[in-house]
Amino acid sequence: MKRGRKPTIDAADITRAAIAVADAEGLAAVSMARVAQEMGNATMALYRHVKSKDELLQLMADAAFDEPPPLPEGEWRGKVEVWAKALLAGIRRRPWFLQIPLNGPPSGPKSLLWFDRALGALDGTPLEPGEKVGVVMSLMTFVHGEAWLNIALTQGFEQDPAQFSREYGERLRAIADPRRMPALAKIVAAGVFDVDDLLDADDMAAEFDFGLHLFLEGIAAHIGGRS
Amino acid sequence: MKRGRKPTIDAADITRAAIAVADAEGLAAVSMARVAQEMGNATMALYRHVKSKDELLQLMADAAFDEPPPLPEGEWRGKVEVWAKALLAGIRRRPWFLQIPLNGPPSGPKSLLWFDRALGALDGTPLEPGEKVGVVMSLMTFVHGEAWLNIALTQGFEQDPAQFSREYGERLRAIADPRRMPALAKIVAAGVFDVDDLLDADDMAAEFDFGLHLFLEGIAAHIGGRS
DNA sequence: CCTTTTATGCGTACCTCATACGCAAAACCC
DNA sequence: GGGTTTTGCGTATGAGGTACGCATAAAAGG
Repeated sequence: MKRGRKPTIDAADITRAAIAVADAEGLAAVSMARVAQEMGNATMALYRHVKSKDELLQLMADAAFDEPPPLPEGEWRGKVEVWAKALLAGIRRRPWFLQIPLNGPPSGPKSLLWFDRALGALDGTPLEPGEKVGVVMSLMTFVHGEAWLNIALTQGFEQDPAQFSREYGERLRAIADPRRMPALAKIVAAGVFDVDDLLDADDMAAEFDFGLHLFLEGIAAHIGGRS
Repeated sequence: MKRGRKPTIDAADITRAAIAVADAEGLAAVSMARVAQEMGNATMALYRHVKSKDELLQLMADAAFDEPPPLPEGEWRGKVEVWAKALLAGIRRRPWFLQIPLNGPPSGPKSLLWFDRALGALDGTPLEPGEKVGVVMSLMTFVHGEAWLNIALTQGFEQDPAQFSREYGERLRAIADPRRMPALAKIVAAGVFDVDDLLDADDMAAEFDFGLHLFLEGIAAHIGGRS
C-alpha cells in the first residue's frame, strides 16, 4: 500500500472546479483562491496537486472540449463542413479557451481526436498526406480566428452596445475620407454599415459560413487542379 | 493660454514607452510601474493621461501597426497576396498585439486604413459591396488565426524545444491508436511528422502560403461562379 | 498498540499589481 | 502677489500568486 495521508482531491477535481468557475464567470474569475473556495478547500491545498496556475490552465484547455461529433456519410465537403461548424460551436461553448496561451503542438488526447476526424474527412480525396495536414491546419486556424473575432465582438457588444449600432456606420462615414480611404468610403456610401445590429449572432454565423464556403471552394479547386 | 501646470508627458509618450517595454520583454512585463520607471516618472503620474491600464492597452493596439504597404499593379490576386503577407509580418513584428483583447469593431485609424487597402485590392472584381466586406473579414481572421498559431508555437519552442523535435512524431506514434484514430495513424505512418524541426520558421511560412493559396482559390472560384 | 515514516492540508507571509484619494507644486489669470 | 486650476505623485488598500514550514492523517514496522 501507499504510505502517508490519503489525498482528498486530485488534479482532475481541481480542473473541474476551475472549469465550472470559468464557465460561470469567465477566465478572469479563475483564481487559486476562488477555485479552492469552490471546492471547500484552502487555497494552498491546491498546490499539492497542481504545480502552478499556469499548469492548471493547461489542464483546463485539455479538458475544455467534448469529443468530435460523428461525420455524415458522403463527400468530403459535407464532412469537413460539419466538422468545422462543430469546432466553432465547441469553442463558443467555452470562450475562455482562446485566452489560454498555447504551449506547443497539439498533444492532448482530445485535440488529437479532433485532428484525426478532420484528416478522416479528407480520406477519399487524392491529396498527399502532407497536404492533408496542411489543409486541416489551415482550417483549424481559420475557425480559430473566426471564433476569436466572434467572441471578442460578442463580449465587446455586452460591454458597450452603442458601438455596434447605427452609430458605427456614422462614425465610419466621418472618418473614411474618400481621398485617404477611397475603397472604404465607397463601401460605406453603399450603405453596408447602415444597419441597427451590426454583427449580431446571425450576421456572424453568416460571416462564418461565407468564409468557410470560400475555403471549401479553395480546397475543391486545389483537388480539381490535381486529378 | 491654458491655465495650470504644463503637462510634461502625454498619452502618446506613455503609449510609446509601453510599446518599447512590450517589444523588449513581452506584454506581461508591461505594468504601470514598469512603464513609469521607463519614462522616469512616478507610477501614479500616468493616470493623469490614461484612465486605466486597459485604456493604455487599447492605445498600444492602435499604435502597434505601421501603415499598410503599397500594393502592386495588376490582378486582385497579387494585391491580396501582398496585403495578407504584410499583415502577417506586421503581427509577427509585435506578437503581443494578439494578447490585447479587442473591444469592438475596428475603429482605430490604422486598422481602417488596412481595411481600406484590402477592399481596394478587390476593386476590379464583380463582387457586391457586402461580399467584399465578407471576403476581407474572412481573410483577416484567417491571417489572424495563422499568426496566433505561429506565435504560440514559436514561443512554445523557445520554452521547450524538445516538444518540436523528432520526439513529437514518436509521441504521436505511441498515442495514435489505429483503431481510435485511423486517419491520424495513417498520416503518422507515412512519416509526415518524422522531421527534426517540426514547424520551424520555414515550415510555418509554407503553411501560411498554402492556406492563403487555398483561400485565394476559393475567392477566385466564387468570383468565377458569378460572372 | 505504539512508534516511525511519509505525504497531505493549509496558515502565514511576502511580493507584485492596479488604482482611489488627497496634497503640494507649478503655471496661468488679474 | 493672490486666486485658480491642473499636474505630479506619495500613501494606502485590496487582490492575486506562491514559497515555506508545521501539524496531521494514514500506512508500515515492531
